[in-house]
Amino acid sequence: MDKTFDAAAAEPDLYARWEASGCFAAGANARDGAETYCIVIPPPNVTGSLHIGHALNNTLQDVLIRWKRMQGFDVLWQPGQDHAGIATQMVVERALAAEGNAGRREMGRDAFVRRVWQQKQESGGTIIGQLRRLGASLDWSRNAFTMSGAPGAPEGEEGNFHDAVLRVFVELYKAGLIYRDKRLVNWDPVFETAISDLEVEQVEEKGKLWRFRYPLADGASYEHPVEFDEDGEATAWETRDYLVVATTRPETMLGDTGVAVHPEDHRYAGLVGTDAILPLVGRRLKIVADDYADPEKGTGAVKMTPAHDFNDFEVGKRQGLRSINIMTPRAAMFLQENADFHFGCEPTPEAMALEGLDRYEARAKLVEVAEAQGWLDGIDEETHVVPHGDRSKAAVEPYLTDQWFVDAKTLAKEAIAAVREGETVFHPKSWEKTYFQWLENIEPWCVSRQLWWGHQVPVWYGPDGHAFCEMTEAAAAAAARAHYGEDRPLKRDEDVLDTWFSSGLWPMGTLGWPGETPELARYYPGGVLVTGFDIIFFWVARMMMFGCHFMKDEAGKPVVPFKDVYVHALVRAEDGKKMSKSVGNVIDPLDLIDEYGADAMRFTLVSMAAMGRDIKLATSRVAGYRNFSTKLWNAARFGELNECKPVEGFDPAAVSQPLNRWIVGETGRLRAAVDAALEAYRFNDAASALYGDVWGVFCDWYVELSKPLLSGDDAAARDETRATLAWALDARLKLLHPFMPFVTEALWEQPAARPAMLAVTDWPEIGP
RNA sequence: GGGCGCGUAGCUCAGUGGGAGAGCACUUCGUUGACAUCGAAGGGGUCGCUGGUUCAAUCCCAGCCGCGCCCACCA
Repeated sequence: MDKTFDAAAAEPDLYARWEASGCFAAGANARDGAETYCIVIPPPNVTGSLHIGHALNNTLQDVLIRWKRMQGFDVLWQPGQDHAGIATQMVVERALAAEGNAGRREMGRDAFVRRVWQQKQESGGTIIGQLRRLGASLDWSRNAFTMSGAPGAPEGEEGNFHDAVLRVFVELYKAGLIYRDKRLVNWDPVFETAISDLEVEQVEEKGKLWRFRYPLADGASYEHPVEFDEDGEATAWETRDYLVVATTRPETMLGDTGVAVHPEDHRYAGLVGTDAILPLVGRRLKIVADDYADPEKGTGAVKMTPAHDFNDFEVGKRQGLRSINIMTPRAAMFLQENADFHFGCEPTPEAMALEGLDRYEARAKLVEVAEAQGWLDGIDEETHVVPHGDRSKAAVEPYLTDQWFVDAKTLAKEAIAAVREGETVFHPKSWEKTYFQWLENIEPWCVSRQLWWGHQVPVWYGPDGHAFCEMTEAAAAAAARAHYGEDRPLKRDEDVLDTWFSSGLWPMGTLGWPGETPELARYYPGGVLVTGFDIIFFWVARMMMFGCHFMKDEAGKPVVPFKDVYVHALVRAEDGKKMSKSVGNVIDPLDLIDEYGADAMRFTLVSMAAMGRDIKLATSRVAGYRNFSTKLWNAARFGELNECKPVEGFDPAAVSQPLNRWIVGETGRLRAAVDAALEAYRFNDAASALYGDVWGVFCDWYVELSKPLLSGDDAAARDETRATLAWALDARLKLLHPFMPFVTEALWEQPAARPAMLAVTDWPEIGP
């Protein structure tokens, strides 16, 4: 044996042999009548590459899967990738631009989608190769994709996922749980699509609060308090023929249709029911009393732009204010051809000059005009939080459009109950609170996206706009014929669905649903879902909602998609910052693997996977655990040099030397400690038990104290010690294998030819 | 505003109602017999602060200080 393990050279070869031997196939090493144990991988984006978070997530899953596999369970670790609608579309659009090719609009929808499929087929294998490098023992023969079977999918991309998505959409539509509605949504003006609330990030920004004077209509005026005594009572007033409103977004003023004041705000009480006039536009703005207006904020009078503000939209509905959209999908001013904008008023040339300007240019221009014309009352500096699209990083625009919504409130009920009743348990349990809090306050889920890469909404419209939601165009045509009494031309809805709509079906869809497959019957529900907390809402909650709604037992009771949810920490840079390319503090797991070996990196991540919120990764630890694997290697080398070979029929209970009896007991204790830790998802406890035993017990004491016996004159003691050492080492290779699969597998082959690879041998049964 | 987490050695982090720990870094010594990717020995911490419960608190409780995250708020 060499003095060290050459991880870089050995690991890929070991992985190839595992795969070739069928070690990772569903049910490999399962005992007769074994219970099933299934984990579905959180599907990485198909164009993505392995980052350190994936490395942690998949290492933990692999530890559990290899452990259960060795224990003789019927194990399935289901692999696959997510089509990642908006992210992938973005990647391809950037690639097109970088290559100097025509953009997606010039290409047209069909050609663009073909191009994305091509990208998927070219780069989709990248992450699979990287997961192999990590040692992840997924059953690759079952690799799934969230867009499989979609129309236009090239050869080799067949599958059931598109059917699953259509089935869910159509059934929910017919049950009234999916509906179309015109309401304000978060609009991403870069991708020109609606996004869900979850895809919006609040970003604190320095900004300004502008105060504008809106003249009162019909020559009206009122007395505004300007001086106050110690009790806050007004002592002086001034006569004003205007109302001051404050705004952080001047550009929206062209869409104003009212001004709200609080019903008990005596300053403005006399104005309620009268009108103000919108500068530049001349539109009459109803002054309404509404609880939403906060007398303490701004000037207490708040301009109402129902088409461009979520709160204003609600007030507008209550108070009967019109909603006037003044922006294009790219958030430029839309005025000239906008009949709503012109309705009942005559905008000035200054207003019309804003036509086509970007929202921020329009803002600057408006403030300029306000100042020049004397209706700018003042400016305050302020920081406020501004919602941004999580992909485009652009400020999202509340935008009034027709979109498809899922009645999440109804679906949430069973998903909440399942966790309340313990059908699914979170580890650590504290995450259940987060889960409940979100689901109990859930808003309708906007699932339509104005993108091209994704599952197209299965709805066709008749000439009068009547919607027919069916699995196929033919079925929609038949439904239309029944509705109209004759054939009518139908037009399909252009929208695609939110990526999370399909990934929410992952546990069912990967097992063949809506088909009634043997795998679905066998492996659903899964044993545990291993995930980071950042996608509890995006993904876990959606899988719970869909799983509970569509999977029922004979009694009609919801069957949850997984029994346990293990929520692990997020990996951060050593300084605690989020790893990001722009900051340049990204640690590439593949670099760590190249330098220290996959085993060392895996062991590091596992040893730090305590149930906290985040892990600050120190690379020095990786080196430390690489040394640990070398230590193990050399203990085996010691065994080889001393002719310690496994003895057929060796009975650990029968050894007589005190030293050997002692290590047998320690081995049992170690096995129990590892099992107990993994049962409780205390990965770091398992890792430290193994580390402490192998280094501090087996090497420091047992190996040292075995030397006199191995070189002594007592042949019986020598032989027993040789056999015991070989046995004790084998037990440690097995116990370490889920954590450090490569070096343990390599050592497993060393002393003797073995009938089976370590990955599919049995877990030690020795007790303490 | 609502919720959650963290604060232990120089750094990155475990941990427990009774003895304060690991890796890395540091100091000294040790290289023909498993291992220098090593071994032996060692220095270094009032376990954020204050109060309470307890025979006993780093751990449990309350408050405070500091840091961070999630959700809600574009007047």
